[in-house]
Amino acid sequence: MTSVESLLGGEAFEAAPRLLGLRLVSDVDGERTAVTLVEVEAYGGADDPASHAHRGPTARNAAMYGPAGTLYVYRSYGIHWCANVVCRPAGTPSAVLLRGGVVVDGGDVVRRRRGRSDHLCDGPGRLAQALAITGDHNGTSVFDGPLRIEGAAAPGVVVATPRVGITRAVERPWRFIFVPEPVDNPRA
DNA sequence: ATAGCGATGTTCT
DNA sequence: GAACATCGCTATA
Repeated sequence: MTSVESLLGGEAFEAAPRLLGLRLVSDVDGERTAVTLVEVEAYGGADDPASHAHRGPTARNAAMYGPAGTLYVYRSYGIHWCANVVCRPAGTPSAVLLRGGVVVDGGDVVRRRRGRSDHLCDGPGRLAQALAITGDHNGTSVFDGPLRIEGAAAPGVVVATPRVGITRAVERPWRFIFVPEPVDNPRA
C-alpha cells in the first residue's frame, strides 16, 4: 500500500482533509501538469442528501461505487467537468470533490488550456480544465492512471466551512481549505 | 465590487 | 419541464 493510499478510507469527510496539500499530477496528451490541492469537499452516500449517490446508483455516478482511489468525473451544468476521488471500499459510494489547487508544474500548458493567466485552478470546473480532466478519465485510478495523487502533505492548517453550490444539507461543514503553514513570519 | 444571466448534459418530478 | 456539486461575460456602481 502506498502512503497516499493509506490516506483514503473512512468517511468522506474524514478522508477529504487528508488530501489537502498533496499533489495531483496529470499526464494527458503527452503534457505534464500538476497542482497542490488546496480546496476539497466531501460527499457521502445514501445518508448525504447533497450527494449524487443519495438516490442510489445511476449511469453517471457508477464510479462512486468503485474502490478507493477511483476517479469520478461528471459533467456539471452540461458544460464543465468536475473530478472526485473515491475514498471508501467498492460498493460504498463516496466522493471527495477536487475544488481548487495551486499550479506547481506545467504552468505554461495550464495557461494555454485555460486561455488566461489568472483563475487557473480555483473552482472544480477550472481545475478539471487546467489538468485536462474529462469524462474519458471517469473510473480511472489515481494510483496508476493518467491522473495521480502523489506525495505527502506540506505543513498547513485545514479550515472547514459549509459546502458551496448546493441546496440540501447545506449546514454540514464538509468543505475543506488548506492554508499553508508560513515558513517564516517576519512580522510575528 | 457586486449582480445578473446564458450555456446545456443528466437526473429528477 | 425544472434543477443542478459552474463559469465567464456583461452591465451597473
